Amino acid sequence: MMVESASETIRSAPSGQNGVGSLSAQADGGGGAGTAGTAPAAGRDASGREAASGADSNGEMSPAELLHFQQQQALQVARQFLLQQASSLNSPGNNDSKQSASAVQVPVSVAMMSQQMLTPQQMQQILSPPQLQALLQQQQALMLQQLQEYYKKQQEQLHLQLLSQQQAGKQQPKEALGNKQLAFQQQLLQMQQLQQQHLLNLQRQGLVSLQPSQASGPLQALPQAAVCPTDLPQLWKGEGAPGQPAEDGGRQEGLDLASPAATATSFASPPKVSPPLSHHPLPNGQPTVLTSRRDSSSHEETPSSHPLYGHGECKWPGCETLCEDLGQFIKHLNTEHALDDRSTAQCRVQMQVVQQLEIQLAKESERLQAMMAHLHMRPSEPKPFSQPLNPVPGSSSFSKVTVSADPFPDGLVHPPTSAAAPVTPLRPPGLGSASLHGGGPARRRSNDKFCSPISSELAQNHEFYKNADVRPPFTYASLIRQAILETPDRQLTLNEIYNWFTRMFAYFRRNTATWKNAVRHNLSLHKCFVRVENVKGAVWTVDEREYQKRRPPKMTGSPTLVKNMISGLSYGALNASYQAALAESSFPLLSSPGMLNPGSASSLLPLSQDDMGAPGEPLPSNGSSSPPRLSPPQYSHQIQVKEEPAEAEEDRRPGPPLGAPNPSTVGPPEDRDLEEDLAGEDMS
DNA sequence: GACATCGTAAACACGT
DNA sequence: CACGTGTTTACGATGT
Repeated sequence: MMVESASETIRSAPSGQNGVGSLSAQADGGGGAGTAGTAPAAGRDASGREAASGADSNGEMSPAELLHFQQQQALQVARQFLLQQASSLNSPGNNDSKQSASAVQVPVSVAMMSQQMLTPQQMQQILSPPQLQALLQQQQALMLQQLQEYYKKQQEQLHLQLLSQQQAGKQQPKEALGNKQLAFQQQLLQMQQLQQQHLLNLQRQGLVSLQPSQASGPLQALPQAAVCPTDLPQLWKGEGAPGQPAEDGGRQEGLDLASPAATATSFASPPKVSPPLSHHPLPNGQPTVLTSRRDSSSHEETPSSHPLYGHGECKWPGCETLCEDLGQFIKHLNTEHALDDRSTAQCRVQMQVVQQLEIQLAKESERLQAMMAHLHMRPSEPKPFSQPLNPVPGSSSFSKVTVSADPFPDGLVHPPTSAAAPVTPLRPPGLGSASLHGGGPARRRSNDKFCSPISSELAQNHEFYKNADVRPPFTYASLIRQAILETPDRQLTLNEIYNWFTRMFAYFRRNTATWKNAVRHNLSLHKCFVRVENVKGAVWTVDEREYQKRRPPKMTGSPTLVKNMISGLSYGALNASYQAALAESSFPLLSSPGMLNPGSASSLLPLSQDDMGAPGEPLPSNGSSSPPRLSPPQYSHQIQVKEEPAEAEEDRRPGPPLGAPNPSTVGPPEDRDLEEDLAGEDMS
């Protein structure tokens, strides 16, 4: 019977994770939403392109509209890019196939957000500065490219129409023809002004300017660049040609650089995207281009230099004309590389090059992420994590060997999804990347010491732990305590504790044998866990004083620990709640690391305080609700009535337990020692 | 290197 | 007998 019920509950644990289930389902749903989100985005994009082509064919879209559209489209692309980034980051090594955009799981938040309109600020929050940079540049590049394509088509079309009309115009009334030609020419002019403005804008943002050396330098360094370096010259030469046909007056006018273009205002939007970049000191973003562009050679230092001029020669792609000085170069630039079709075409090619490089960069970044994930997170073997690997009982020594060999012998294998997830998208809670899986199983304790933040940390990241197959950085003891304290009654049966573990941590959903054993072991071993016989069985409670007692020793000397803790928390978890907790909590450790010698600590802690400190966490401390009976603070103690041994006595010294089974009440204040002694004696 | 803490494995007892 | 629950011991890893 018991057995059945027990196993039932355990089995229901997974299903009992229904509660969790809903959450993990959320996550899954998130993934689904992510993929689903991709589709719509693509759809929009596609439709956008259709619209574009429609505009092309009709030639009826005004430049302003076009711009707006282009920006929208760029945003879509950005969104897609975001999704890809997220998904690729999410999926560790598995997806070499770059098609990560497909069905990988996307963090819920990202997926959800990306489904709606993302403001630059939002994107900024989601993406790291480098990513933002790349994204923005890609966006700009795309806009420019599309603009230019559009311009080109328009021009060609206009020329065609012009030609045909000139021929046909012989028979037509001169006025009509003149009007139409005028209209065409005006349109053309307008377009070219737009184009010019756009180019200037981009140049101002440093996007265009970086082109020159890109073609020759960095590109070759990239092995798999889609554009083969050797192709570039041909590209340049070849691209120059198409521009040539347009040689008539219309273009001449368009080339006029002098036109200050009142249209400038319409371009206000693109630049506004850039501001966010400025305050990112990160070396990665802009630099990906800028730094690579300049080999820190001559022109870096001289502010008077020109990005297209270096080493005494023109860096315009495919040019390499030697120029004595900057002035000569400027002259050369204005004459040879004026804003004409050829230059535009070359610019376009450069855009493509940049795009390719960016894609390449993205791929390489992805690879890097995967590598880091692999190295940091321990081997992410493609094992199906569904199967709990059961430690074969019987080969104890053997298993131990394996343990030492493999940092995480147990279930740590990650499903392709979760492994990388922690790396970036979802903040692996209190752990810096380094400390993440520091090493074997035991390492978590480092975090544990600061222990109580566990609650806030958990509160902050419980979503993460729920879904990510990451071992929580807390000791079993602290976890158990947390589980117990989270309940209104502050008591749990063993089974409920199990359930809590599985509910709260994906990691504990498998490999049950080991951690359950560990839980039992901890419950029995630590004095801070008190077993209370209940009508319906036995429940476990926490003796906060005991719990507090055992910590001090460790923490004492290591400010680094505190620092780590804080930094770790600050990562994602440091928030108001934590700070508040820190502030109000009587937690001696946190508030003043100095006063921790066990003796004083324990003595200093009257129950009330103790209680406060214990729940260094928000929830229970507010005792307002929970305490049905007795003085709020006391639970743990009173309940702890537990068994006969001397243990009981000391804790309740502050407040006598209930009338219940309290045997040897009288415990000298320092029983603590006695207890331990007793424990030792008992053992022997 | 000693010590403390922690995690893991395992043996054992007991109750259902 | 099987299983869950508890207790205890042992060992290895890690940090101080």
